[in-house]
Amino acid sequence: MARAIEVCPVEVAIAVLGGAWKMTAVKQLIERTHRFGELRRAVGPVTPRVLTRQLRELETDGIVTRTVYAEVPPRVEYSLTERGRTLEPIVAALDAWGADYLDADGMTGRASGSDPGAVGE
Amino acid sequence: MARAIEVCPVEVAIAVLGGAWKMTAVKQLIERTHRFGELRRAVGPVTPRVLTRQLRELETDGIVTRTVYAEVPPRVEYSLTERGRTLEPIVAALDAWGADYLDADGMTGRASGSDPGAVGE
DNA sequence: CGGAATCCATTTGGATACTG
DNA sequence: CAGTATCCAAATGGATTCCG
Repeated sequence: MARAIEVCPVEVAIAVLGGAWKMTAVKQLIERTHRFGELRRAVGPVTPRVLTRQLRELETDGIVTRTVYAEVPPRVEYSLTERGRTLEPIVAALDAWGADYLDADGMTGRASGSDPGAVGE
Repeated sequence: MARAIEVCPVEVAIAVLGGAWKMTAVKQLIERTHRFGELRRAVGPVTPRVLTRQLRELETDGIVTRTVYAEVPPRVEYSLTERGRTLEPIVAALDAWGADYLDADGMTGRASGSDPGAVGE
């Protein structure tokens, strides 16, 4: 969607946040720092390979920080950057909108399932 | 990203809004109803095939309405539904965040280009 | 005018197995 | 523990051409 990015700022936001599990990861990191395996369990049934890539992209985009501790067993912690923190209200809004969307679900039948969770819980 | 959707509401929002040009189209429709060609020009260098698909998906998801006028030459108008209207603040927030992201650009080098446009302009 | 049809390249997410 | 390597399937975006 490179072409769209050069035309409209909203597409930039979507480009940065639009991956599978990305927003869920950010949502978890809003609450507190997580280490990899911990974050993985919190996010859902995501494979390590995929989660790693999402996190690396978020890191590249300046949303999360990756801290490696030279210990054994290895420990890697992920946390939000200042820029990542600016996503808080957006994540909350999207989360609420998504929940409402699922809730009001009387529609054509995309999306189903439920999760009453909210950001500030 | 079907798996993620069943776990977290924010992913639902991303799933609905995450296509190329989708948010840009919604952003245009917030201001007023557009007919196809008009919307196409307003959105950017998008091919009819792609824009049509994006709009159909938004229609399926209850975000936009497609009205066909039995005239010649044919006229098709797109507008936001009530549910689509609830995206206004989110679009505005994403737009502002994206613009700020581009603006503060001291980053690694994804996204470049500019567009000072905002929703309420 | 507003698409639909066809075809194609890339990107994306995922399963599985292995490693420092 | 926190990945990486390899391979794969599906979805996504796009170019081009044609139609009612």
